[in-house]
Amino acid sequence: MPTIKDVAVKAQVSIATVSAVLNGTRPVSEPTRLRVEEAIRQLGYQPNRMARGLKQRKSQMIAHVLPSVMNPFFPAMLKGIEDIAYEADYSVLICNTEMDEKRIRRYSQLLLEMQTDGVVITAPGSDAIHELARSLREHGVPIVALHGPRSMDYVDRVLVNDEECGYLASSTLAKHGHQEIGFLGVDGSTTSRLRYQGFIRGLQSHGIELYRDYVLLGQGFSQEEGYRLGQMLFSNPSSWPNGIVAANDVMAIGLWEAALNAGLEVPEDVSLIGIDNTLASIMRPQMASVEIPTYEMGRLAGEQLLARITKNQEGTPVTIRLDPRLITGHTVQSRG
Amino acid sequence: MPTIKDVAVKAQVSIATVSAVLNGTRPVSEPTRLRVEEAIRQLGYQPNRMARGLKQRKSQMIAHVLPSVMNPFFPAMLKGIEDIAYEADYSVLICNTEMDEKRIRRYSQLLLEMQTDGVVITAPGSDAIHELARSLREHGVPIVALHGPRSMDYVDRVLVNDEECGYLASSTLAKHGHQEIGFLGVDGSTTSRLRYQGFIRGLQSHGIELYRDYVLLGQGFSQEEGYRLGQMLFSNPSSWPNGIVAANDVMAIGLWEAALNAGLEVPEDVSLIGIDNTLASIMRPQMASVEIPTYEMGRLAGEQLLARITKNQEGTPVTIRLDPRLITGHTVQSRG
DNA sequence: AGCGATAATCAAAACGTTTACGTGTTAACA
DNA sequence: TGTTAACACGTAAACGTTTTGATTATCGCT
Repeated sequence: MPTIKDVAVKAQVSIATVSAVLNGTRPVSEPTRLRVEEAIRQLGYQPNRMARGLKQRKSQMIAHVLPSVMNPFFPAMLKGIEDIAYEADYSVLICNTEMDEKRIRRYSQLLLEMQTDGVVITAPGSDAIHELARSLREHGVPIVALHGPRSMDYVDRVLVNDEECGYLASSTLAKHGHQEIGFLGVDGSTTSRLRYQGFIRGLQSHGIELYRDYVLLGQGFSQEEGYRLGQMLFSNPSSWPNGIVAANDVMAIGLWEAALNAGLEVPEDVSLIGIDNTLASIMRPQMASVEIPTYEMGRLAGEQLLARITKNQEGTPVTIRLDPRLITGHTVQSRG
Repeated sequence: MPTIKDVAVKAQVSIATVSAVLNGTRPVSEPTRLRVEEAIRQLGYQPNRMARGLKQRKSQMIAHVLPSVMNPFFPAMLKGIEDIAYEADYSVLICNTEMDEKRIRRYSQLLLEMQTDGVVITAPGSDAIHELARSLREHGVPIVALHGPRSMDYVDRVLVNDEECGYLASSTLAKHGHQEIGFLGVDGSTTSRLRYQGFIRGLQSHGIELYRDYVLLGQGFSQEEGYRLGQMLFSNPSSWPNGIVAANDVMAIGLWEAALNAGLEVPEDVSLIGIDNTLASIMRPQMASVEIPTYEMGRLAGEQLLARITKNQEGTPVTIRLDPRLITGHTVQSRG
């Protein structure tokens, strides 16, 4: 690989001049600039980013810390970040935490060793995650919490209005005349709690009674949990809700299966609506859901991060909150 | 950030010694080693990877070049690669090509500038992709083609047996007594062609006639194309296949919708089977499909790449080919 | 005591950039 | 004609590592 020195020799100038034409950091006369550019072309020279990074204490890399790229909720966010990074000539490092404390700590180290210029954190709050954020901040690495822990209010955040998600879901069922409405959520999850609060507001604003027996919380946002909770919900053959909101699409699908296994037709016997639209609009028949603009959120997070990196290093943290959008599907049917 | 020099001062040794205990590149006496380790701990020292990389001409980074992480076929592969990389203390850079020539070329440059130690390419063959591979090879960067162009036989490859995918799909329909079997594929795609070949073999080995009118090729592996081709297939109300193989799950779902819109029941009127199982086993009712072990393929690609990087730089290219597996679902019903 | 061998450590030169500072040349002006 | 400002460019010192010879101390042996 040719170095800047080779270019300098070939163009009969000093390396400082080559650097100048490369970065435009100071004026270079037309003729020499052309000579240098020609030399660069002929040698196929490409600057070495490690050397540059060493000198400038920057890597031109940002990282995305997320639970797992295999979870269909995240790839669109990652893509949004990457698109922004690409335009600004940054690369994206990917860090799957798998919710594993050890793994988070290792990545925490790695990101510092790599001189990562900024980090987007998309992960539920945990000791390790907060420790990671603290450590990065201490070393001056900008952070954006993308759909991250609400408690991380000391950094920029990009969030969806989760409360509104729940509201849209339950009021949709309400508008279709459902009176007994259930909710499937996840215990200990802030996201689930917020969606539940919105769910309640939806009921109240339509004057609908809340049946506590129809609110079930499980251990995770998985299809299995959706199925398990669904079974519980339908175990009493004399009484079940005729409309159910699930805290996310994957749970809703598990729930759907439970309904089918209990001999119920969807939406004839029971209406279903999910949240997040990772899968709802792909399914056939299409499922009702509340779309979360994950790609757009990724872009915004990327933009905010780059702004911090290149512009106002300091400044009070901002919070960007996007609104969800209802997706009508074929799993909600009007009652009475 | 403390540097190796700070550690050296604190431990009262030279930086060379610190480096020695860090990397174990040569013996250090017990007492000094302990002093150095203590100094490292107290200062919270972390080596600077850019500096190390500059000196060693290595970055400890590998890249995954893929069409788009939003395509559900790829995240599992990426995850497999990342898992292997993580274990070996490598980081993964992500490069979405979007099938865009310009973007591929930019990434081609970037990967060299970054001193990427190795690259996994998961992308259909195109001029730009081959140019990228050539350029990387020229600079001694190991490459693994993961589900990549068949024509890239000059590098290590990890593939699924695509022909077998098609075979499994069509023989499943055959075994269920279908006689008029259709195929939805993609024009100009090697993957689609191989699956079609297997499809043909499946028909032949069951003594079933091929109806050319029931073989339709579209422009891409999308749901829209699946729907469009499906419409064409069902446009003649007097004659349509009673079993159809789609070249991937997403197309199969589009096809499914077309069938519903044409007033056909699945699987009562027409049986469907997809390929790749990105979505089939999530759907309700579950769709029949042929599973491709994408996560495992990603791991194998990662392993092979790291082996090239750290061990036998040279050596004749190897090809690893994995077998697909049938996923039974509720979209195939026996006939006659 | 003198010698060579061995082990432990150090000093300094790389790696390929950027950048602060210095130097020379030209043009403008009094 | 000298002084000064502007411009174009070069020199050399960083950045934080690894690595290649030295160098020193210790020991065994004659």
